[in-house]
Amino acid sequence: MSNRLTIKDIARLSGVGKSTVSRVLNNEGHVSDNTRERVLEVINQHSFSPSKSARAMRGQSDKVVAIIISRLDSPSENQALRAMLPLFYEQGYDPIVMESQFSSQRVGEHLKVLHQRSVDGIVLFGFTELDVEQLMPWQDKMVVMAREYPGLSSVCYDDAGAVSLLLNKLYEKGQRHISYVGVDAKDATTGKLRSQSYLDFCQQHNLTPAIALGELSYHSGFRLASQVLSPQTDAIVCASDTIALGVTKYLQEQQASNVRVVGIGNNPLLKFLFPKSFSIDLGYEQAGNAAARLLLEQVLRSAAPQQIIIPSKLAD
Amino acid sequence: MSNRLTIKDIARLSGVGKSTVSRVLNNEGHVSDNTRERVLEVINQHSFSPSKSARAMRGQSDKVVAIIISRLDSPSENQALRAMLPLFYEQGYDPIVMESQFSSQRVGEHLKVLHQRSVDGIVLFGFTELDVEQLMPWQDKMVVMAREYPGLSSVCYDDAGAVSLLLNKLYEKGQRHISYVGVDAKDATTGKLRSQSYLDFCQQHNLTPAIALGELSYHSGFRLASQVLSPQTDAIVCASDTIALGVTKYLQEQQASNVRVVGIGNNPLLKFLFPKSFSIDLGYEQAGNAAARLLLEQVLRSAAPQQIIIPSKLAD
DNA sequence: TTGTACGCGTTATCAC
DNA sequence: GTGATAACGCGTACAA
Repeated sequence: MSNRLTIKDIARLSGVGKSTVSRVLNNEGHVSDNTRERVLEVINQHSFSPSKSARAMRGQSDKVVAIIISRLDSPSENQALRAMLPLFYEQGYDPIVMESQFSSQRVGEHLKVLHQRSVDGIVLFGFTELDVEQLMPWQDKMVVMAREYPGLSSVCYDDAGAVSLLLNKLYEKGQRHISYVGVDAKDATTGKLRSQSYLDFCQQHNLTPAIALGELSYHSGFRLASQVLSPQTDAIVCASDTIALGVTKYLQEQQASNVRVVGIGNNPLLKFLFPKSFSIDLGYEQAGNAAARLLLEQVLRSAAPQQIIIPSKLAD
Repeated sequence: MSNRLTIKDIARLSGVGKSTVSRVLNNEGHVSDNTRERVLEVINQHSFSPSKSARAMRGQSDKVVAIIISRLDSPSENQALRAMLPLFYEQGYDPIVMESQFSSQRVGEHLKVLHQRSVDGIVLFGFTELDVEQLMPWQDKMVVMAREYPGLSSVCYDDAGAVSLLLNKLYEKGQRHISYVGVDAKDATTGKLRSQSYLDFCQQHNLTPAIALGELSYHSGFRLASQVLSPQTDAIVCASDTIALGVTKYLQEQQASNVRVVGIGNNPLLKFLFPKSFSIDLGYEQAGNAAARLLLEQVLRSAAPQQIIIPSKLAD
């Protein structure tokens, strides 16, 4: 079982010293092509690979990063996560994935474990109840997604911009009675930012707002739709595509087929089921990409913390 | 930056030898309550935690497992993955997550990396094109999901059982013209097994089969629905809830509201949008649970490989 | 160009 | 009950 060869074995088998093998492994110069070849031969023959733990202990990094996601089954976070993985692989970093399930305490537990493993960096998906204090020790090796905290790197979405993009589009099309179904303001981004943007727009354009706030689920959308639907309503903006699905179902039952529903998230299912709807791409993929890049910059080149905002755009 | 304390520092700070600190850390006996307390004090005060790399090198395992998932955004795999994570955390194992994207070659690359890191075990989500040969070196520290290979541990779903469960239920309700929309037979489980089960049932009950096979997407379901819909059709069984969504949309457009659509996967959205439909719970969560347990058994107690089949059940 | 000796942080084996 | 000391596999000054 534990018959893993060591650098010493390779040295013996190829008739050189350990250090020469080490040099070959790390592609250092100062080793004759002759011996280099011989050593590589033996290495490949036994498919030897140096122990990461030993390397890590010798002062090098372990080449491990962690990604603390809120919920793996959230389509938005999922997309962002999928986008960062390849970048980490590419740089030889192995990603440990952990779920916080929106529990600040669980984040704390995870951080403790990760400290013990001395991971090189962390991408953390932020959420409302998150206690920022416990993040400070990681300051220079952490990137936070979807929330902005002073002193910490972050990659955020343009929540306000997304909503105004939707509203402008509807306004262009001549809609003047636009309602909004969103998320409670205790959620800072999906909740407060987006609904505030709606209210601002209404004020600017002299529209009468009709707003209802609840949870981030289609059930909530379905339930709240009735509250914002009046005979004149010609469009409903939803804080997310999930909510939009619920709203659309309600409209369908009410035979209100002339109301246009739009959402945020670019969920292809919404477009498929209800072709008249449209949606905003918040840039999850781009965000994942940016986060990975940012973290690697910080870890590899000890770059300074940076805050990035991903621009929203109308989905095709 | 690299101001991590070591066991030596703790020893010095609490006026004892390194060995004693080690004993305290590992909850060994043979240490007076007095000193134990003193050492713990210092440990907590500096929130010290021993280096995993050093421990790993000292012969212990690194306490890392890997999970190679096909696609993170597959709801089924996602659910299974979410179910295993807590079990690994609980046992002190940190999970590295990798995506294969149904590429056997990518699996190979991942395995190479994981070998280098000498991970303790691997959960691998199987797929059609997967080359089994490359898995053999991992034989005793691997669990394969959704596919069965000789000599390897596996956790599988009861594909055939799921379909016959659906069909029986429909048959009970008096339906006699039941069509099937599924996945191409080149996919062994979701494709072949499920459609074969449908054909078997039809033969046993003297029903005329109407079957169409394509891809695992709602677009495919939408496209194929027309091929299996006749005036007498009173139900359509779908190989997955995703397909069912596509089929239902087609029926809706055709005003064929008297056809009952059923699927597999227990996707809550299907039930929400189309309350008359029902679905099968393949037991993703239970499967993830079983896989994690199985792997831990093998790794911790070097248990023998085992093949598990998760029973399907009608969703609520 | 190559080999030797030492140290990284931890645990195991001894002595005391 | 406790403390030295030797390993574990690797990188790296330094010597040859």
